[in-house]
Amino acid sequence: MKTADPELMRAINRFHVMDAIRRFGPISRVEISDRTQLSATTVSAITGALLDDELIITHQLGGIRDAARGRPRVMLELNPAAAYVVGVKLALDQITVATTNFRADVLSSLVLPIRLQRQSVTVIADLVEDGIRRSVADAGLTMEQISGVCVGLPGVVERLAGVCRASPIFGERDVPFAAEMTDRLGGVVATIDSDVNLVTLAEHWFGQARGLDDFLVISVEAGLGLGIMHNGELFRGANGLSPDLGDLMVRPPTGNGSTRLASAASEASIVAEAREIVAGGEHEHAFRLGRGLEKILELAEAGDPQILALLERAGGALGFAIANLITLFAPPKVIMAGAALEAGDALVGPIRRTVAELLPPSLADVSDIVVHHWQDDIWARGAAAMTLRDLYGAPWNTTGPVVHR
Amino acid sequence: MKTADPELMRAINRFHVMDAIRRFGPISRVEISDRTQLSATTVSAITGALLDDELIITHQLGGIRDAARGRPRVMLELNPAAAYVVGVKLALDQITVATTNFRADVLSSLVLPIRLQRQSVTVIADLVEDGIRRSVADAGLTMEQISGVCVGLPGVVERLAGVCRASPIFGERDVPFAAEMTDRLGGVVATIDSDVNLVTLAEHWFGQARGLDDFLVISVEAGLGLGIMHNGELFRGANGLSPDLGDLMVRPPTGNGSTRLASAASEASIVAEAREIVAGGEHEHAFRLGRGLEKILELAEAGDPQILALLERAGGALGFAIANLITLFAPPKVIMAGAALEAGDALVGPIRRTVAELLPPSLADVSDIVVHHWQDDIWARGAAAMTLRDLYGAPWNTTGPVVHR
DNA sequence: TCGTTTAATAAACAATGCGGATTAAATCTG
DNA sequence: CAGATTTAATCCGCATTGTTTATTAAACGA
Repeated sequence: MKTADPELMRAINRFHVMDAIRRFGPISRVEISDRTQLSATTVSAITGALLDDELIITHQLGGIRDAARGRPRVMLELNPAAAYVVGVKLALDQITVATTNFRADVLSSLVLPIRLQRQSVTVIADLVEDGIRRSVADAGLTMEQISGVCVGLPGVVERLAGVCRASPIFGERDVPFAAEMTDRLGGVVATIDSDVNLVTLAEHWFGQARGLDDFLVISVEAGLGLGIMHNGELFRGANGLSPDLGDLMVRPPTGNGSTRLASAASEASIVAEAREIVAGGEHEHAFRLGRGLEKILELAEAGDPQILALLERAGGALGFAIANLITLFAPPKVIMAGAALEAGDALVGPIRRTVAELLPPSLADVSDIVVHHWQDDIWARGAAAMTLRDLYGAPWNTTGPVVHR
Repeated sequence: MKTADPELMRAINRFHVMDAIRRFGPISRVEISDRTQLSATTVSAITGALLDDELIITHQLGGIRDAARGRPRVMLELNPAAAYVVGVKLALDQITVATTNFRADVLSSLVLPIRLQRQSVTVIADLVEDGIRRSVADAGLTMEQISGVCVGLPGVVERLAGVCRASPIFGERDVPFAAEMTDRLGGVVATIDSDVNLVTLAEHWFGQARGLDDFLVISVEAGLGLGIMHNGELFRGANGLSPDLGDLMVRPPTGNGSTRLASAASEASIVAEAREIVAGGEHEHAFRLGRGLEKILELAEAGDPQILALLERAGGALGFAIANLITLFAPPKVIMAGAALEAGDALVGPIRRTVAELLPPSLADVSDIVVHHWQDDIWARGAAAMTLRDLYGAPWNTTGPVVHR
């Protein structure tokens, strides 16, 4: 916590005003005053400055007026053109890039379906750079207009340092990918973060967790990700390290050895196991074509007992981990997502059952577990939100300016 | 986060000054200015107010003077008599009560060796009330001089609500114990918290984690407790719920069923298992007398293979949980304590080995695991610290005033 | 057209932190 | 031993901030 001076005071209140406008805009000054508990005068002063800086604009159409009397309220909203940011998501099999405006509206997006697994950092950076430049151009912008870039990727990421400690994407460890990208983009600051953190922020800003200050996000993709919103702030481990759900253990080392959750319930592990099940059979072809997951969902739908048992096992492992997370964090909501969860109840059922079974009675009803089918662009919006938050400037946190050394 | 006004500004800075005096006192105004980055003028103004309020006192002996020139520094320190608080710790087999001054020095303490397990809430409250009144009298004080009481107990505690959601102490759930005690003490506000949270705060203020902003505390007692310090703040789940380490699962529900950590590695479970091992043998007597743990340590020392295997299993389960916690929180330090850990390497060895084995490579070296042998009064000092923190008033957090409804 | 009502701003005020000048209290020096 | 020197602490004036109270702005209704 920093010491307080008038400047910090203003920064805090400006953030609150910005946050109210982002969340509820178009919104009038009086309503901001109501919501933030700031005096009308202060709101006037702050919005005046924000208007001068062109971070917000007036929205002259008063819209619906409750009381038809009196001077009409002037509605304020974020100026979409105040800044533009680029969000990038790296996955094992594709790169997604999107350019958004100051409201996190997606202006242009593109998907590069490229297997990154065996590529060097340089090659990946090349691809990302090209994608960014292309997306920016598609949006009708130049790089000079871009205020920031945020790259989300699976694994353990130390955001403040801009270093990816470990990721299925990179062969190496401790990759200073943020600095790498910043160098390439010529003046545009790039940051990196865990992909789940991006989507967690997106859920908080736009998604199922709007206004919810405590929740968990669990993504089941090629890898497994965990995002934690706690007290309205993204929770990170010490040093800003993002946890990796796949690194959790779901079995003690006694008996038949320990199992990392990633090798029990990730999309990759499920597909690999299913492939063994169907080996030599009529369905093997689909797996060769990389359409294994779809085939699994199809077989589950058809009631294939081996596949159902497989999903049961995976769901059990996931449920085990989720129960422990609920025990630790007691979140009112747990949001799950990932293509594998589309298998109806075949995977989600065992998860819910296991959680219900393993949760201590005192926590039985605290958490609402929901499945959210994400649009592809939610990652990009999350990346945008992450960058925009820096521009808004939440001053009290260590979210502060990112410094590459 | 509250909105900022000059009053909050002052509250924040006053807290920083108080914190510096608490941590480094006796300390001069210039040094406070150095450490807090506040201007000398501001420090002077704030310390002036604190002196007026008699929260701090001057310590005229300048002590060692580095530079023998110039006007000597006036040292400041907390006024021990500024406030008195009582800390209480409830365990299954005893009640510990201690009265401390504003510096968390223990003035008087007493231990009531009573089995609480089968007692009603009313009986327990009676005992606690008597203990408090007695300890206060022993310290030469009256109840009117007591600024606050904090009761620590194992289990899931919702501090802000003052409700114990679940605890081995109480048969019932959702016990509003804070309100119960506040009513009895006639005007003195009582709060409750997880016992591990108290000791975690104590470690932060006085113990092995002074100045460390991220660490975990794991207590192996009758039950298992987990305390989390994150970013210098005690971490609580949503709604201020303390997690309970014993509720973590350490085995998936496949095969031979799931296991709660409490039933694999708590002192109670270890003793119970050992008792079965020695059943009918020469050592059974010790267990009857409630000296089972001592006998276990003795047998482990002597190399009893069955006991060693038992401790190996328990250590494995604990190590499993700790590895997962490190994966989630990446704390630089993990502090463990509890009588069972005194068994030299018989228990700690397996823990360390399991953690090393299960931790992902990227987190292999982040955490330093230490064993701390707590004095009995550290709980009480933690309870005092918890209450004193409210008196100091960290203004930005939800640590705010506790309200019973 | 003028009064009413509500929104937004202006003016006056109080609290705060800060920088520079000033005072306080010790030692050093000749 | 008296004045110079050095360091600590405080005083004074200033800039910034938020709030309260009063004033202006902009609509509608009669």
